This record gives sequence, structure tokens and C-alpha cells, in this order.
Amino acid sequence: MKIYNTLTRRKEEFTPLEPGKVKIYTCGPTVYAYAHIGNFRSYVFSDIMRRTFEYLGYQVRQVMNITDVGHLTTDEVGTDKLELGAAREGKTPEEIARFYEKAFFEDAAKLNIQKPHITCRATEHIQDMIALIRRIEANGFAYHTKVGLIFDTMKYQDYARLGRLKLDEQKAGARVDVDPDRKNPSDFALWITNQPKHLMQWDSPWGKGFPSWHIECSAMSIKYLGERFDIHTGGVDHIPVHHTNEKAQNFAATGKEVVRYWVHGAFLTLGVTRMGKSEGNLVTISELESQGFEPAAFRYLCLTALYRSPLNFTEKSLKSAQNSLHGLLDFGRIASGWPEHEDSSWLKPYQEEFRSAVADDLNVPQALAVVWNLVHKANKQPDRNTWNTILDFDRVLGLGLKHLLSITSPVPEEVRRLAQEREQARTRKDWAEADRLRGRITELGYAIEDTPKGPRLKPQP
RNA sequence: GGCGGCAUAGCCAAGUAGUAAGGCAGCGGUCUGCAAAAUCGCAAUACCCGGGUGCGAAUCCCGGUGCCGCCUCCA
Repeated sequence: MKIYNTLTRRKEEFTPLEPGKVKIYTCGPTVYAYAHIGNFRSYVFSDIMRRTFEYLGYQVRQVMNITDVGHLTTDEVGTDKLELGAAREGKTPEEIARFYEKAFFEDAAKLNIQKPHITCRATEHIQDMIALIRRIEANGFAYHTKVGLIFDTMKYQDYARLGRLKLDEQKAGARVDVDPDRKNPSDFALWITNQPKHLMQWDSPWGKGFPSWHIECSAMSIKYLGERFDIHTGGVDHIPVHHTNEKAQNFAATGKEVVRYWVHGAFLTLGVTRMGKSEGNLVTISELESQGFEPAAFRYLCLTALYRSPLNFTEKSLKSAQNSLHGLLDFGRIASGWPEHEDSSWLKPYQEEFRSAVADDLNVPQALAVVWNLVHKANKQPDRNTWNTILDFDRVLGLGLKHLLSITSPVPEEVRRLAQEREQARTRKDWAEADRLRGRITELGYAIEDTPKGPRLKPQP
């Protein structure tokens, strides 16, 4: 297995800390609004990674955080996103967080994103964060300002490495005011005590307040995966600040590098700009559904690009993905009825190609190409095991092909009757009547295919 | 201003030195009563532009152009 490590900017051979086991921490959502398909592209990526390791025989332990402590917004310093959401909807921050957390996992399930083995809420780990901050402070990496307890980034020699930052040349405060009390512009808060209006406050050795964002990931990843673990995933936007700070905290607390491979997913772009909560150009899973797209079609779209490449989302590209998915299901419908070949060894090369594609830094587009090459080959050489093989591949792809095939709703009585009548007309060679009946069937949303075994009806998308 | 990334057919997108995967859409042949499905074939004349290094470059180097992201919470 090869994986691209942001730390070295190179594809590296993956070696687990413990043989046969992989520990993955996935940066989870902030639950104050519906997650959008850009977010979900990222979680499809981490899901594919997990599935690939499982496919290759590793035992995976995946942890994901739920950020239910809000963070400062741009326009109104001191207001917390969760509290904004709460005010907007007349609810408590906790109600808001639970509501959107539930929505997140429901949408994730629609996309066949496997639930991490452990999901952990920030608000339920405040004591772990405080304990970790104490270690950071005891090791001399922190100091106080009016804001609260601040991390001294200059104490960590490797601070700039992950993000390849050139701190002296960055425009500090280009977009936000600098706290004049900080020693370095890159220093960041660990615990904030100067926001008394915040609803969410906890007692701490540094006063009543709340944790800054980065510490939750350090605290919870270490708690559930240990002071050394294999992989940390997230979006590329987290490289320069969030993960850079997290890495610094990890080192400050433990004296060692906790994460071995930092892996980041690229954005889903919408035409030319990214999709973001701040950009106001969000598309949610339910919106796609109401436009007649299946969640699995969106997942398929995600599979057509490498996780490290930006993926352009347009209605056309989604439609194309949905058509491809339907084509694959059509194949499955037919292939699952084929007899088994006495010798299926011809499938071997395809299986090996698939495996090496996904093992090569999750090259899923390549793996999909293998699937289609196999489909074409199989159409000339029918063997039921082809479909079984593709279902096996689906352990990685996660399209839920088996399920999608099974849920095809039964053909309505009327459509079946019309199809029968059409068959009778065809026997009489009354083509005009046959075509008229086919027209009716089309109007009812079904397509008809004449096969040697009789007509086949399928829902028209 | 700094840092990072991207630029391959109508669309989405692999390939990253050895002569352009795959999907969608399109066109033509076979099949079909006609269709559909399947199948065969067509479709980039070399992959943003200009230099350079190679026997050889989409693939490496240099210089441009365009676009995007991060530097503020964001996947």
C-alpha cells in the first residue's frame, strides 16, 4: 500500500505501527448546519481509505470527532457558530449540535460512508483537553495573554514543516486583527477566557472559558488511538493552520510526533470556486435527491477522480455519474442471471489489477477502469462470477450495488399487462399496436427491452 | 505579499519519460419488425503557451499565461 504523505509531499510505502492494524483519525464535521456535498466528498475519501485497508486485510480502527463547541465567526467576534445557530432557530447549542450531528450521519449513511468505530464529541472531552493542555503548559509551550492561554509556536522547531510555511513572509493579520500580546503571529489559543458571553463555558486551571478548536483533535485522537498512530485525514484546507497547530500541540504534550502519515483530500469545486458554508453556494444531499439524483450517483462521481485532485461538480458531471451507475446496475441485473463458468480463472488478472490500483494511493479512477474493462470482457464471455467479482470490488467502492439491485421496486401491474398485450400484438405482427403500447409503457416511466427470453422492463430514470 | 495546487477530447477524469485508461454525451455498422441492450468501429495528430535537457516529454528543467485554495471557522 502506498499513500501520499503531506509531511514529505511524497507517495510513501505504508507501514503500520502494529503489523496488520491501521489506526486512522478523521477530522469530522462541525455540527451547526447541514453538511454539504463538498464536505461529503472528503468523507467519501476517508471511507474509501478505510475500506481499502480492510480490503487489503488490515484491521482498521477509525476515530472521528464531532465538533460541537463552536468557534468564532468572522463578523462577530465573540459569537460562536453553534450559538448563532441556536439563536437563529431558538434552540440551545446542544440541541442544534445533536440535530445536525444526526443529519450528518443520516446523509453519510446514504452515501454508504461507514460509521467510524468511535465518534467522539468535543463537549464530552473537555477534561481530556484540559489534561492535555496542562501537559503542554508544564512542558513550557504556553503563556498567558488577555485572551487566555496561548501556544508558543516558536518553541516547536518543526512548526512550519507540515504546511511548508514561511512565517516571516506571511502577511500576519492579512485578514484578521493580530492579538498584540502574542509573541508570534502564528501563536494560537489553547484555552479562551475572555468571552464571558459564551454560553458554553467550563472551569479550568486558567479560568472559566472554553477550548480552542485545535486542541480537541489532539486530545481525542491521543485518547482513542494512543500517542503514536498511523494516519490522520482531513481536507487540504486544514494543512496550514488546523493540522499544523494540532501537530505542534501533539509534540508539546508528548514530546514525540504522534501522527505518522498526514493525508489530505482535495476540494470539490463548483465551476470555478470552492463550495463552502461561507460562500453560500451549498448543495446538500437532500437537495440532490429532490432533483432526482441518487446519493450513490454522487458517490460514483467522487470515485471518478483521485482524492488528491480537485473535482469539478456540475449537474452534467453528476448526471454522467448517475448514468454510469445505472449502466453498471444494468449489467448486474443481466450478469447475476448468467450461469457460472466452470473456470473463472480468467478473472484473476482483473482482480489483481483492481487491487494494485487501490493500493496505489487509492487510485479509484483506475480501479473503476478495471471494472469497466471487466464488464466489456464479460459481455463477450458471460460468467456469473464476473458480477460476484464486481460485488467484491464494491467492498472498496462502496456503491452498495447489491442493495441497489435488490431495491428495484416491482413493476406495476398495469405496465406488466401492457407489456403482455404488446407481446400479443407482436406475435400478430401488428407493429402499429405494439409501438402504441410501448408508448404507453414509456409514459408510465418504463423502458422495454426485447430479449430472446421475452421482454424486460426497467424503470426509466 | 507569502505558501500550496491545478491546466489532458463536448463534459468528468486517469496516466507523470517510451509514444494518450475509463465513464458520460455524440456519430456510423451489426443485431432488432422498429427500438432497447449488447457488439464492432469513429472521435484528442501529441495533453495551456514559449524555451530547454533527453534517442525519446503530456510526463523532467526554466520562463510565461489562466484558474483555484490557504494565510479567519471551513472538507
